[in-house]
Amino acid sequence: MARTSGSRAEITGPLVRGEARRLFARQGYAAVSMRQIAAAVGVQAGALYAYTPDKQALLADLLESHMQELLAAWTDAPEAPPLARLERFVRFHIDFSLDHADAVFLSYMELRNLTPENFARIAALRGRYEAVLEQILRAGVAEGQMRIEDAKLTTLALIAMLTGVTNWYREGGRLDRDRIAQIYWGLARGAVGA
Amino acid sequence: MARTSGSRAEITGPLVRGEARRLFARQGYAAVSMRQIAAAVGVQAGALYAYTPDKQALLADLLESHMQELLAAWTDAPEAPPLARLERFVRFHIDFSLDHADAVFLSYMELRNLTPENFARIAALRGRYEAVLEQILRAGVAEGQMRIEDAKLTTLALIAMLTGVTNWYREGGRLDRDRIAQIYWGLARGAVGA
DNA sequence: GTCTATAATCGGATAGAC
DNA sequence: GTCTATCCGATTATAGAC
Repeated sequence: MARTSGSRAEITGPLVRGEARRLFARQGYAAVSMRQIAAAVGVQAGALYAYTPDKQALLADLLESHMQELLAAWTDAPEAPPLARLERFVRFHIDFSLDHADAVFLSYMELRNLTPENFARIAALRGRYEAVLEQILRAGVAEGQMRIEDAKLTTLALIAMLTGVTNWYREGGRLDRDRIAQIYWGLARGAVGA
Repeated sequence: MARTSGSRAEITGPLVRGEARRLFARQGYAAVSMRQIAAAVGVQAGALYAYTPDKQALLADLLESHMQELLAAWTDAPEAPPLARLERFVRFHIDFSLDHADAVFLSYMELRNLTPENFARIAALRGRYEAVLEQILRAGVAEGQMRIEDAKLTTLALIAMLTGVTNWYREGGRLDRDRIAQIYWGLARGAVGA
């Protein structure tokens, strides 16, 4: 941890982002000081400014790269039956959310701390992700496998429901991930009338 | 707004709580200064300390009284059929959440900024509210009106889904409240296998 | 109950040496 | 790339007058 001097950009860069993500998620963006991040990384506060122009850009980078990673990680199978696609989406969303719990939490909590420009960019990425699910639901209705009153609302409702696992899931709890995903898939299937 | 002096405790007290709730919800607890709250109320910063021992107690009071109000507002009808009780709960939760959007947002976002003692008290209140829904679900299963794999998980999933409306609902939007509640009731009914 | 003034600390960000 | 030192403004909370 403690260290005197020397250049190690390759490891410090990712470390800064990782510690910032962890601290922002646990205490909130505004409550975390640059000095605190620096201490967690093992450098002095001034050194952080070699990696980010300011604190705001650090937050925006974390949120944007999270959304980009989320979109990149999802691979659809448009030819598959809509119900199978929905099941894959449910499992994917739960797994990804639990694997990136800090970033997910940040993405919900700290949007309000972004400048309008940064907010708009990240909200657009979120919209693209929501469109993924909405498209699946519309295909399910079109093919008669789902009964849905409003595809847009159902999209938002399902994503909120699935993301909610990050609020209570703990490693080694009563239910393992597969079982949780199975239960949530049952809820989602019922909600879309299948 | 601007004012020089004089005692007006009866109106200042609620005003402090109201402005603090609004500002905390919009910018986050840590990002809001006591000076900012004071300015919104129309007093100087020092005057706030006649109403709260410190900033932390102000937050804890807001969250606790919100949970107390939520619990007090719900009136069950234990003799009614479980499905009817669930529908009432869905509508109640959406209405109450939209009527107290700032407090709901706060209750989700700022738990991490509470001291452990304050956190424990408020988490217990939340648990009592969750138990309300869980009991309805168990009654529904017992009476054969619902098919549920795990009542506890389904409780958390439904509450997360319903509370999610606060993230996107805007007065005067595409759908009015009744229509939204109707759609969510359809989703919830399907999720519990009814 | 509210004001003004202030104590004591901490915040983000920068400059210049190495 | 990192450190030390520092600028300067903002922060919470308190003291004492009214």
